[in-house]
Amino acid sequence: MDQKKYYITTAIAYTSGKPHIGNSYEIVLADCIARFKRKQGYEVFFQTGTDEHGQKIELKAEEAGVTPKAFVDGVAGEIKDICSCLNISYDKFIRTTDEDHEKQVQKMFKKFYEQGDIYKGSYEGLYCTPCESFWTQAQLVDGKCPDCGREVMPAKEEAYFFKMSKYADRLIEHINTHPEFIQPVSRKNEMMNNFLLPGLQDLCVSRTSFKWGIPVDFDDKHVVYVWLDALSNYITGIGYDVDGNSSDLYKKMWPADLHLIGKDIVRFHTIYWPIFLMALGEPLPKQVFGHPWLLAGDGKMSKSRGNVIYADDLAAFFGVDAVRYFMIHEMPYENDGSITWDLMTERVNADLANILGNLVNRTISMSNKYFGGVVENKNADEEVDEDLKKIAKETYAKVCSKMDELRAADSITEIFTLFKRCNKYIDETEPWVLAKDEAKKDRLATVLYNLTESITIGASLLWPFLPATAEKIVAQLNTSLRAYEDLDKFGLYANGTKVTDKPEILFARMDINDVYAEAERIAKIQKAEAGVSEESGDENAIELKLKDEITYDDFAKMQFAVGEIIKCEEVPKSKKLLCSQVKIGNTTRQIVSGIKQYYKPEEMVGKKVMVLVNLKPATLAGVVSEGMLLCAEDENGALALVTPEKDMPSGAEIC
RNA sequence: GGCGAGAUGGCUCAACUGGCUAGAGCAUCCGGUUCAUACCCGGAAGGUUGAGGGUUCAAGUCCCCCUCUCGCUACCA
Repeated sequence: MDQKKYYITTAIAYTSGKPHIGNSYEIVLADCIARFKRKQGYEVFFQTGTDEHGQKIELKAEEAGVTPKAFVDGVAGEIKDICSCLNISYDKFIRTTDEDHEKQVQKMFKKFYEQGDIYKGSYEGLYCTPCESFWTQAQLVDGKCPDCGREVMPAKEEAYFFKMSKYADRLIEHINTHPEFIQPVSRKNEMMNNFLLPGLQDLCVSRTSFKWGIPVDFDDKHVVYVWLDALSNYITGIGYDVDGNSSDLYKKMWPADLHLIGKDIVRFHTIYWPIFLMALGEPLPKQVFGHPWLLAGDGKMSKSRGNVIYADDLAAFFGVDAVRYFMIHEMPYENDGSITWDLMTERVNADLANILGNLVNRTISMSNKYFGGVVENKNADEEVDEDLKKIAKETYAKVCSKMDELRAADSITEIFTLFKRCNKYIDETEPWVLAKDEAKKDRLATVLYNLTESITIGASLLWPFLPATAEKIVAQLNTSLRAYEDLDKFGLYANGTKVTDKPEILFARMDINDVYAEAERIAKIQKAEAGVSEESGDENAIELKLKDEITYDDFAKMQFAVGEIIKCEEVPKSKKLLCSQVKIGNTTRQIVSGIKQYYKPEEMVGKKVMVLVNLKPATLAGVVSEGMLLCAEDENGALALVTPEKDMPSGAEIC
């Protein structure tokens, strides 16, 4: 009988920079699934890789002063390092700069063109040369560029388009008849409501504005749109050939069983990718899962804030399996998860050190203490054993059902339920009491056997998630990981086995102060790096203290306009204030400003300034002020009025 | 603006098609225990389930409305 196959992919990582922990999460989840499926007896193919083309990379390389290829070689190397650091068991690491990939993408593009799915057209619109942007009639403001207000000209840029609409109905039909295709389902609704049902636009699938991409071989002004390039990796990586000479691997593995991707790119994977496949005449992947994000606790990560968390930094400090555990455990199914140094520490201490590590340690210690390390079932059973055995035997089925739904966090929780049950069992049986009574020696041996067996089962289940830890546990118990088809059996641990006499600590408890010190250390390094690249040599650079983030609505409450100062005088009895009459369109306002030290009244007259016009009027030194003149202020308090860069009429709104 | 999701004890979340005193983990407090990594086990406290109205024998769960948060999208800074 043919072995069941399972083809799983992650999104390929964009090589514009080293991925932070939020980007690394996906591959750990994929790795757990892949390992679990292998244990279940599937022939698994697990592919990941890097997406290496595009304008952004071209620019980054230019900044770095290297060729795009050299640049992506560097980042791809970093990504591979992170994979090996995290113990990722991928079968193939594809790069979109691989020669065979590029060749197939070119062939696909040509095939699409020849069969009429791609046509040559043009971006047509109104072009603003200084802004390098196309606008539609509706976007124009007073017939001019909405960005700069200058004249726009009708213009055309040649491009290739893919006829999405041709396949839209088939795709809608597929999605409706395959409810499992897009997961979680909330994503399915978004795709249907926003794109498919309103009618799919044709997709522009070539670019002429940059060079770092796969050239269209029959029209080398163009490079292939990065998404068509990137998505194809799922088939080119396993040997797809447009001309029908696909590899055996491809024939066996395609369609993919699961594309694991971030929720931000669901659209590309559930609309464009299936349509490309339809155009190729290939079957669609069985499932696309758009997972949520793992975010740094309080918001965005940035190097200048020193709060970027990288998987390899964490692994170096907490250990690889602790990081894997955290990522899997903390990752919810539909909502974003968060990671902080505190949460990480809590998980390591509470779950890994206390519940699991301590359990293994105390069990082995007792075997050594009471029986010289020899574990033997004397069959002195008691009723209290039944519940432990029942849970040990049932856990596999529970984990399977959670994993079938891709609920890795729940799976790992089920495994820990077994470990917790073991701890309770120790309390119920009180081995240290049994040890005092020679007549209860057999019972004591049986209790320790039951514990050792349960831990072996638990460790075997844990392997896909924490492979190194699972292997350490069974090594200490001097046994091997259990085959998954035997996980519903209890009592396979070989009688008379001698466990290690020196149990190694699996996870050391972390001191929160040490953790903070490490976080501080990393933050310093990051800030230094960010500082060097942005403000090299400028020690006097002002450090901008960021206020709380506001929404656009907050901003929109403020109204600014250009005002012309038509009259200005000193405010009597004040040291700092000038009182200006400011013409704003067809009105004139009186505005008091604390700028006397920097501007003379006569200098002020005639200036066009930026005014906050809807500020609540206030009385300063007995004079009413109906707005605020905006100024830049340096660290010494020196002020400079903000004026429009070009001459603008008074009353022009600033937005 | 359009579509959608959500608001549950200090924190993170659960509760299938409405049905028994709204559950679990972490944190807190109390008790037990000592084999073990000051660990483990047990117990307690803590929620008028965002506000208001309605349907029902019965509503966290359904309907209406309000407030707020989030996602996708459009548009705009």
